[in-house]
Amino acid sequence: MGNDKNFVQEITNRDVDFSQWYTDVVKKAEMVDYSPVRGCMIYRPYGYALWENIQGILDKKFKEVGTENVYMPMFIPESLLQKEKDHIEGFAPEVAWVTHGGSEELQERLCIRPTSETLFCDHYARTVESFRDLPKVYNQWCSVVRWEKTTRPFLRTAEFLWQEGHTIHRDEKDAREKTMQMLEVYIDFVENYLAMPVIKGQKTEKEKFAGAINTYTFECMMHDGKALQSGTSHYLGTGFAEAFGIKFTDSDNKLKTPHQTSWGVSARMIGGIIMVHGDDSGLILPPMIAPVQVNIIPIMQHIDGVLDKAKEIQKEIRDIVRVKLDDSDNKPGWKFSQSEMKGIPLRIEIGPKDIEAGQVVVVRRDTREKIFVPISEIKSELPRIMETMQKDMYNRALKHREENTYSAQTMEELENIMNTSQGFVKAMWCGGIECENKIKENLGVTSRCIPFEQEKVSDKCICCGNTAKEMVYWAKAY
RNA sequence: CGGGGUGUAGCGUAGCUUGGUAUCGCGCUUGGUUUGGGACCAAGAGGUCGCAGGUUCAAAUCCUGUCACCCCGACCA
Repeated sequence: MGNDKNFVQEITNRDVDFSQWYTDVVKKAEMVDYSPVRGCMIYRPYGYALWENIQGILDKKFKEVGTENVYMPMFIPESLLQKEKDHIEGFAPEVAWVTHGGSEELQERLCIRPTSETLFCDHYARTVESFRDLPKVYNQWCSVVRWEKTTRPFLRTAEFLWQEGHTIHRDEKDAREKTMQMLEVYIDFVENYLAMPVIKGQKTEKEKFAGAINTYTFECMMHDGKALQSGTSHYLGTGFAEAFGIKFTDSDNKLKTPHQTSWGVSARMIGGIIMVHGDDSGLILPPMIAPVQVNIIPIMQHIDGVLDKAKEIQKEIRDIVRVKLDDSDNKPGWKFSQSEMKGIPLRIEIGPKDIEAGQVVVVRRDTREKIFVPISEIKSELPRIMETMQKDMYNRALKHREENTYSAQTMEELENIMNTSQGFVKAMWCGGIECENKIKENLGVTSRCIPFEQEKVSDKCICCGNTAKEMVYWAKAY
């Protein structure tokens, strides 16, 4: 950008202070406001619209694979939360408690759900009797509360919006298949709709979900090289079922314990979209997910016919794209900047000169490329341009990740990489938690995942030098 | 929760050392001129100086406490 006037001065330069840039963008793009409650945020219409789009698309995909939506209470009695040992140990430090109803102290205090495994299990214990009752593939859209120490809009808030899927199956095979199926549903969504390339793999023992046998994850690289865990899918085995006494009679008339899964993504993904795609002029939203895909900006709208023509175009294309017409009395330059701050994928400029030429000017948000489109061809051109932009955004993010992914064979190498540039580092690991802890303590990087696509960087564990079991992605994370 | 920083109009700020009429810019309102990358002129509105105590004739300013937010760690989706 630099020497032209396309630079918006109101936000911090992205490469100077990434965190401040992020904070500036979420506020200036009118996505969020801070709230009177510590650690909680207000979703303004533009931010919430993005969440609604995410919800709408994912919900459809969930239902395509047989998911049914339910709604559980937001309170969990303490005794219920206590039932699964690993689970409560994982969440106890960050749950919020309700101790009073009116002025009377409750007999048993209630926690505000940090996640709802326990409620689903309690329900399953009462509704599952026969193999004919299985599987149950339930999901709920809700918010959960985790009393985080420090918070940032979308990335970490005390209350956050998410969906949590909870399923229960006849056997391990069925449950494991569901675990992987949902992981793939997520990845399809993130890559094809959010234009964010992912590394998919398995979490280490240390990083897995409290109470799970296996946790599968997909990790995305943000523009500053840090990782964002964007969603997880867990195979829970029979641990919860045993703790909650869930049993069913199988076709062989034997009493058996069912296998479970859970999976979730949160509004944190919105933070990912911002940090993967945004630039110094603000947000850049992938067309597939953008609340407004096309912003029509009339030029010299006071001149007879300009506004009419703009409205006519709006009317013509509103069946194929989400379109807005900015007929406010701001100057065009102001509208351009505003449109860019909000990351609207395409803007259409239409003024007297265009009307005379029978065309409009279409400008891509990501490249600022100007495309002159005959009015008669708008309907066919807009989807084509958006499709190209969507692909370009994905490829740009992929290129960025590849350019910032390194391999290391020794701790010195790893240290050098982390000192000079942030990014993902591929390194071999023995599988021991001691090495994992040591790397985290010494370098501040955590194991992001054991990727499904393995590479042999060397034979030995980067930390202890013993025979390596697998290759792991290491990075600083949000 | 540890370390650092900041709180003055919607936003950004001056004033604080050395106590005494609340500063400027943007934005907002009205009218006019403008309109292809954040226009201009004129008039106007807007403040319990984060909050609570204390010192003082007098506190944005000094003292104590507290809260919120931001950054860096630790924890997490």
